Amino acid sequence: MSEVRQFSAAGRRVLAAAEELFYERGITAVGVDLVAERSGVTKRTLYNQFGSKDQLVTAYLGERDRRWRALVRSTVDDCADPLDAVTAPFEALREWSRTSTRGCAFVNALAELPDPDHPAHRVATEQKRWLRDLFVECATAAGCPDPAILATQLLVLHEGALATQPLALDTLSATTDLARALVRAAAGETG
Amino acid sequence: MSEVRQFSAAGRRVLAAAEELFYERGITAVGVDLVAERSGVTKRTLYNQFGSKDQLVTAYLGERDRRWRALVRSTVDDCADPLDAVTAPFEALREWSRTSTRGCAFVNALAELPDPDHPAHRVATEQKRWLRDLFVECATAAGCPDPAILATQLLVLHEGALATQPLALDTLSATTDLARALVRAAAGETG
DNA sequence: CCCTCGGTATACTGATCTGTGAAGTCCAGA
DNA sequence: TCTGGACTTCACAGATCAGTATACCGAGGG
Repeated sequence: MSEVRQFSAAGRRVLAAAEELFYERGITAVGVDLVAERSGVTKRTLYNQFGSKDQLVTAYLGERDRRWRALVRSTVDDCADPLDAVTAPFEALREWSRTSTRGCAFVNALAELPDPDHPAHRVATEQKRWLRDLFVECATAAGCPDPAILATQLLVLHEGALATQPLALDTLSATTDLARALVRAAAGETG
Repeated sequence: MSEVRQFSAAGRRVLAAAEELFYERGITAVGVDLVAERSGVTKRTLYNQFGSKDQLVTAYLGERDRRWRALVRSTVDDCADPLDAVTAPFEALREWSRTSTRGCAFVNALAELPDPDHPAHRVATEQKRWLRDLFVECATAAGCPDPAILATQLLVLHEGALATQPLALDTLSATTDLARALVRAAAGETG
């Protein structure tokens, strides 16, 4: 679903501009005219490629989700120690935060799009479930007992660090330390 | 600052309508015409009372912050055991979530108002600092060592539970359990 | 009695929003 | 050389946005 390849060169420029503008300024506050102008494309082309603003928003979130999952997956896969792999998403978050300093694009999107039938809700929920399932998978591989509860707690820590990011309270290090301690404690109970 | 008393009866009706509409539907998506109509007041009266939409938004956030702090403060004060007091804000969150199911109004507001000079940023940052300071205060009273780090971790847990709330992943119980375990472990190290 | 004050009612300005219509340009491939 | 498709250009519709202007109304107080 929603491969990048389905878009033309102009369509990809539109998507790139939409990613930056929607994330930095908010979805409702950014009009299609601005996205078209910023990507050097006419509004007609934008509508020919995406059909509507809602579909462009959905494509923006889908593309961002794809990039983020690729980063997390590769960070996890690079870990030799299965214990490190469990908290690898927090390392990925540190890297991700170098360019994204306005919190979670999906949480932000849900704040602006209250209609629960909007496709953005499905994308957002699926992303968080994916991360929780990844935590379960890694915790199981590391031999942690009760991986489901641990995974939920790690997810909350991850989302908390992400949500407090725009407030400049410097929470990521303390959060990562806590996540590591939790995993070590859980694995230590049995191993 | 921003006392409720400074508003007339019509002004308070406007503020009540604004609270509900801005939180449920988003700030940018809700126009002043709708707020005026919903509160049974003319747009002229709304502008006489609040001056501009930005100031109405600021009043909305300030009022919501006031109500939330009162709930948290009273929940903390009701605790006989100082150890329970540290995690009392999580009990308050459970109560708060009975009526607020769309996440943190301040995080949501920041998502829509990217201008860092907007007063909403000050209100949001002050609120989170206030909670962190409350955690520090309670953790110190409970005899926890290193209350600053513990407070940051509890803040992240709190914000994570709040941020994942609209995703219906049922995270609050596991988060509260973890917070209690953290506090007990910290206090147990010295006590 | 009259005057002020908070509110109502209604109409308006000028800007901006999403989305469409119609005609013209450019270029690759048959 | 012709054709088809992607793109541009420009104009426009219809709605909605924040905010203002003008006139009116009723109650309370001097």
